[in-house]
Amino acid sequence: MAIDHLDGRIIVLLAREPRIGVLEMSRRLGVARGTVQARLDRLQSNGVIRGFGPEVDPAALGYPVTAFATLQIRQGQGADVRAHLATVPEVLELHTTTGTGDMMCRLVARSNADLQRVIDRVVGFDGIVRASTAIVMENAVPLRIIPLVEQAAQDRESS
Amino acid sequence: MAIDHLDGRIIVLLAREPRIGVLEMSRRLGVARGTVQARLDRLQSNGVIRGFGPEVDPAALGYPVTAFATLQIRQGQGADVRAHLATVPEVLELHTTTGTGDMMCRLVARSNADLQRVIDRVVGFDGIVRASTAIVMENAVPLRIIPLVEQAAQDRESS
DNA sequence: GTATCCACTGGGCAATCTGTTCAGTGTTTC
DNA sequence: GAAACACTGAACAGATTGCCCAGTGGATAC
Repeated sequence: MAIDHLDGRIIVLLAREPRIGVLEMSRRLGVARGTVQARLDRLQSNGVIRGFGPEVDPAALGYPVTAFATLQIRQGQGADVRAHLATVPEVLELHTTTGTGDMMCRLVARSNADLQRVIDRVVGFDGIVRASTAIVMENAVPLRIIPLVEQAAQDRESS
Repeated sequence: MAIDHLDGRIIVLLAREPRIGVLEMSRRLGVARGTVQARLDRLQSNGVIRGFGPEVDPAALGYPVTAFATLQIRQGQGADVRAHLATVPEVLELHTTTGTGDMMCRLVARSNADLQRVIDRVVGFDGIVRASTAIVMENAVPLRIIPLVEQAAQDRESS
């Protein structure tokens, strides 16, 4: 579960240049190919690395508008709402949360006008009492993992 | 920018089985290898596919707690706050938004107690007036892109 | 002290895949 | 018609993968 320095370097290297193979990695890292292979296998079976799926940019697909919606759910309707939202393609992720809202989801839309359609579809469901939406203007820090991996590798070092 | 049905099938196939190569894809899709290769090159230069970085699970790294924080920023301090948050490894992404808050970020922490430390570090900066945090209990719909890709491919078909 | 386990090294092997090029074909556009 | 474009099917050398092996060094257990 904890990762060491070499694991960290493997993940960071892979994040920076995803297309390089095991052989090239072993050259860059100065270790044997079998070692990199074994580490990678372990990281994947550990679940640290979930996969290598393509990162698709919704904007390039024609969905340049992103928004976060906080939803309030009618008591006991949680499961139904989850199932409903799972059927909406523009809902990219959904979390149940503590705090003022009960759920929080990430939406994309083709335009600000289209966002209205998406929100209508999202909230057009009986179990949802209220939705409050924040439109994303700028993605100041895109989803990243490298700093956290380096942190985790550091922590492991000093222990 | 718009993708057709074949593009959609390539992306979906790649998302489901990331490790398969161009050759195997061409076999599965029933098209020539050169075609798949050309489509993939185009999708990448279009920016539709950003890359193939490893998907790292913060929970498996020892950060099982996720939270969303809505931040209110002192006027004119936006750039400084962005720079500050970029230095915090536990900040996985950051958006500037419309609505009640000025920014919204995704945080992870080692525990609920550790989340306090992270939040203190996040808000321990002059430009941040107030932070309101929602802890994620369940990730009902993990970040996904396949339904949107299929939608986008559909839209292209019917046009 | 000695045996055992474990991770890593460095090497080798056949099978496979990649990057690239080529000519040929069908479709669309002007 | 001519040109442009995307796709097919094939070929090639070069590189990579998955797999195996023996040897080494450190840590742990007895």
